[in-house]
Amino acid sequence: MTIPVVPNNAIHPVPGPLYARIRDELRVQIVSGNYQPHQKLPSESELISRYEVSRITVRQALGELEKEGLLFKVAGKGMFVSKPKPFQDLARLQGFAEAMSQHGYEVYNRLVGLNFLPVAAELTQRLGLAKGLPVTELRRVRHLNREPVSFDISYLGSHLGERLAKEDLASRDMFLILENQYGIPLGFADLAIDAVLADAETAELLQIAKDTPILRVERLTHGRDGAPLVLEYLYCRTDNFQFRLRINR
Amino acid sequence: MTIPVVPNNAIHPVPGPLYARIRDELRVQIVSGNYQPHQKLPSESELISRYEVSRITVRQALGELEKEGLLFKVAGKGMFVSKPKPFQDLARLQGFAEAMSQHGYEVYNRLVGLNFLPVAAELTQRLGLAKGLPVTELRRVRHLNREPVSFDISYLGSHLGERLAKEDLASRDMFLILENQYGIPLGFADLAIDAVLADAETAELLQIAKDTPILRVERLTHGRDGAPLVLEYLYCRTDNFQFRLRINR
DNA sequence: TGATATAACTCGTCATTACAGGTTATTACT
DNA sequence: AGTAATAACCTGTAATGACGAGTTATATCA
Repeated sequence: MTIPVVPNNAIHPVPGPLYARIRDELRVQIVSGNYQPHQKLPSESELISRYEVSRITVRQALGELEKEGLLFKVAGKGMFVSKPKPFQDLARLQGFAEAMSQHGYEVYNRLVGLNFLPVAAELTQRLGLAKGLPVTELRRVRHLNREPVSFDISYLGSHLGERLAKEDLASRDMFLILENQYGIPLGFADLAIDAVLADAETAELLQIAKDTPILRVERLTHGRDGAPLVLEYLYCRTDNFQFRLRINR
Repeated sequence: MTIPVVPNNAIHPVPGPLYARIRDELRVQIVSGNYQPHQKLPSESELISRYEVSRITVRQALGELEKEGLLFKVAGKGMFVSKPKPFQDLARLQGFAEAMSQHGYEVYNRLVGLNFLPVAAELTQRLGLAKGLPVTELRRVRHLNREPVSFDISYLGSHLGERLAKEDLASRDMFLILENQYGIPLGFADLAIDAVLADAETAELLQIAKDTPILRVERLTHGRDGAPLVLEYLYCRTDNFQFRLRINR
């Protein structure tokens, strides 16, 4: 365009750049299942005429979706939905909701249990609490695109647990609440990972068969001062979800 | 270029696309420390005249380096070398033997298979090899204190595989051989973790019951230049071995 | 009908041009 | 000298045009 003063989308006051709008619209179509895995996506030229933009613009949108892992291209054939397992980067200390919503997935958590344990010797010790202090137990089932992916049991000192119990844990990330709302900076987490069979309760919550192999992650998250904050056991399906991490030498 | 028949690099018969050459040259400069962290990199226009290419080409090279995390850009200011890794922590990239012998455990590996695969389309692609190049498959059972803990299937380009096949893999760590003997510095590894049931073969090798839940770790190890070196699938017992790591915010 | 050549598509790569918006150094004015 | 305008950078976004190589459907010929 040499004298385009008014872009095509002038009528719709779209906030960001064009390629971002195309990227976001396509991502919604993909993660919502509007395009099925391995289904062929509209070709570049079709998107060009559909959105009335240049090829460079659709390619930028497509490129970002490709590096997000939502689609793959085959030269000469076309582009296809790659429904790779959604994954969480274990090397980043971030909560599930925080990680997934960055990738445009729909996340919600169902609270299936909330208990105050007056006496829990081993837990108080691991959480670095004075002996005899109460511990709060949080049981949540986490959903991605309406499918359950993990059953999390979290333990924290009741001074935090009672406050958290009042929060909207269904859609908000616990770590973000701790950090931004309560002003507790996070430091590091120690993880231990193994594989177990789903027991009857877990299997039902995750909607899988009993004795399906699942990941068990023990995660002890510490504040920046090094004090333990939350001890969690995450029981994760591995058919629709993956943990990934990158480590450096 | 309207009538460019002969591209600028006609004298040097560079194999791949222009942007790949620029990307690779810049990456070497960065990882070799030629540019220090937070140091300003040459601007786009400078790279344009240095390599005599168009802006779109240098931006493609730069974009890939940015998504690799080697540099970051600031609109209006320039590009800078990023300080390496938010995940420099206890999760180090080390081989099994290297890690365990540091802790005083007795380690040995049993080679249970060694195959040269002339055709393995997906593997060559993941390993970044030219199509049609052969791949070596290494199957080992790793023991800790005379007990099997993991069954590892490793794939590497046969240029490395044929050399390694002659080495003493029973007691020496593969990554140490690569690094110290072959002079191939290691960079990082990408891991993906899930849980599966032991099949008959794996169960026998690991001396566990069939259908015991085990960890499956996919590990793609890269050299310091970012090129993939080894793709491995580690099937780990979780009753006598645990995957532990510490991550920082 | 069957094999083959061609046309029509696909994505990959690259050059050129243009403008917007941020940052910084220079210049000019008070 | 101090401040404000400006010029000279920087990256971000976008349009247009071109050619290549791979794939697929079509049309043509034997």
